[in-house]
Amino acid sequence: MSGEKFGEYVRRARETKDLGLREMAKMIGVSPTYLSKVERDEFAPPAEDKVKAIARVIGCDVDELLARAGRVATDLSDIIKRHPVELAALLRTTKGLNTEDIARLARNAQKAKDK
Amino acid sequence: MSGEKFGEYVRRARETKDLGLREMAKMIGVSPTYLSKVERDEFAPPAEDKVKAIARVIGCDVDELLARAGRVATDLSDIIKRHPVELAALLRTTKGLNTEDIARLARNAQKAKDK
DNA sequence: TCATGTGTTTAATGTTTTTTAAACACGGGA
DNA sequence: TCCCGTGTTTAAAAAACATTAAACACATGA
Repeated sequence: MSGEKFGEYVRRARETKDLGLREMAKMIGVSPTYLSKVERDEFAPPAEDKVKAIARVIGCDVDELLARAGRVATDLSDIIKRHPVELAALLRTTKGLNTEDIARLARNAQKAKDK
Repeated sequence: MSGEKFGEYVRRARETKDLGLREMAKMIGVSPTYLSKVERDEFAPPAEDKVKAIARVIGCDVDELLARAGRVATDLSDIIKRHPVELAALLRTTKGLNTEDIARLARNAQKAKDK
């Protein structure tokens, strides 16, 4: 499932979109220098807001790109902080589950909510 | 549900345990100066490992104290990173739910796993 | 009184993370 | 050739986060 690094992934996506480095750098609000290094994984992935901006530009899922950047969206952290014990238990339980099982859980949660 | 700040909470817990500031500082591996400021919320809560050490000393739930410190345990972030899209959906769905509903979900997850 | 134990104040410093400006290198047209 | 657009290198530093040493103040029991 794509062991591709953050930088390579972004570069590929950008090139696919036929976007120039400088152009994209301006769109996401960083210097070309910085984006260059990030795309070659010479610098660590940027801060959350920049990663989000990149996701919007290249049109990929924000949470997925954040994950690739080694981060978790702040709104998710905030959700966890409201019920840390229960959500920690829930998350740790999902550790062994596969993607489909987790998707199913999400659906159940939605049902519980509709109740 | 305890709008108590991190610092006040820790101080209360420490005093309840009849632990001295210096003594506890040594146990968790920080200077007394630092602990003093943290307990009076003059400094932000410490890094994750220190928070964990504090939780062990005062005997409270680690995830709960981390939440109070405005953090989420690294192992949880790591779990999310493996299935960012699905877990983001799951977590956002729990946003409106109460503690009991979430506890129920955690139980369902355990079942799914046992399958 | 004065040593001792407790927490606090003052005044920074260390560390990690995130990010930049300026100059360079190279390939393809005009 | 020489310009122009592309990405890269060099050399830092701004910003955010985490933490400390030393000296102080106050209460208490010897």
